[in-house]
Amino acid sequence: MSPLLGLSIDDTLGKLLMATIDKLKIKKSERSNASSCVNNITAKVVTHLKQNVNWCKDIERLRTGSYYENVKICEPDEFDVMRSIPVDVALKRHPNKHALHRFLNEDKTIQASEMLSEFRDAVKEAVQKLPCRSKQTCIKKKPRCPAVTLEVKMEENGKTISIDFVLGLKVHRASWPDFTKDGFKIETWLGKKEKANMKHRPFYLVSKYEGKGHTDAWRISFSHVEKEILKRHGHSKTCCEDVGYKCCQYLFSQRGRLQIQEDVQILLLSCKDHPSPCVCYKGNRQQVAYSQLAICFQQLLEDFVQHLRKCHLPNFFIPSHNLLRQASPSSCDFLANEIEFQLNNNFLIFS
DNA sequence: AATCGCTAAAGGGG
DNA sequence: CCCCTTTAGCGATT
Repeated sequence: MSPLLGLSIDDTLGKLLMATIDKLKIKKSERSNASSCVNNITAKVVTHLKQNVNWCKDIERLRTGSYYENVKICEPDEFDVMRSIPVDVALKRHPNKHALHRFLNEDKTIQASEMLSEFRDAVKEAVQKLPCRSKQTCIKKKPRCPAVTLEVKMEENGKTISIDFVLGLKVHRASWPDFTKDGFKIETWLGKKEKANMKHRPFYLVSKYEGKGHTDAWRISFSHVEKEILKRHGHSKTCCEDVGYKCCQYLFSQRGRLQIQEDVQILLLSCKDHPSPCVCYKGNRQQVAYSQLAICFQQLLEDFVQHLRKCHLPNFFIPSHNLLRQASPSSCDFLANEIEFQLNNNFLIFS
């Protein structure tokens, strides 16, 4: 596009969005500090678990969450680390020989609560064994949250970061459970081949508290697949995910009144329904990219507003599961109004 | 099970 | 726009 044509309103908006992204970037030094601290602690915790808990011998570290998806903004202060135990057919065939056999209920399901409390105790022990830093480290118990959360004050800059250890079971089977069959529609923008590839990945079961603590329950997790989609998305040069996601995240942190855990899903749903207008801003900062960036971002937010008005946002992998089921209509409307206000006022929030 | 080496991706400086 | 540094992630090796 020729510069003689001048700036349209979309170009201006695109530039504003780019500037906002730059502001939200994590500083390299902060990232370095935080990751060395987190990696140090997680490595020690995982060796302790391997050596001291018999059913944790094969435990694996799985980095999940926004930081490891490269969509964390502002500060590198939250890290999610899943500790996963591979579960294989051996458990079904020879339940008595498997290390997990004592957690089995009579109906062959696995007791979450018992495992979770052993897990929590073991992490506690590991943290107590940590050297000098231990004074700066404490375990937080958040109500109704199955993760073991560490809060660590860093020596370098005095900032506090939190590390969530989540207990998960890694299940490798021929296919994913039936209730996922209408979800995960990535064909429209990533293709069938990619979809088939990803369907071969295992899935994870993450412990959760149900009711007053003692009902055993597992929630299915596809965070590793989400991560892969976001990564591929960038490769395919059709992405708008960084700007869309970050800006949504930004709106949440500034104005959000909802507790939505899987906010990446908003992005995934929008990609599914509107794959075409997405244009990668990376490596192409020409004017044409700015206007398309703005269009793409507006589309994403309009999609989100529609979902909020209906109080209905299906889980990307499990369409029958509504992520907004616990949000009140008034809070959904509140957020929808806020977003519409920003849409109609050239994103005052970013200026 | 731990270590090494390689590559990709991102931040940042020039 | 290119080049350098750092981290993450994977696989091979021991």
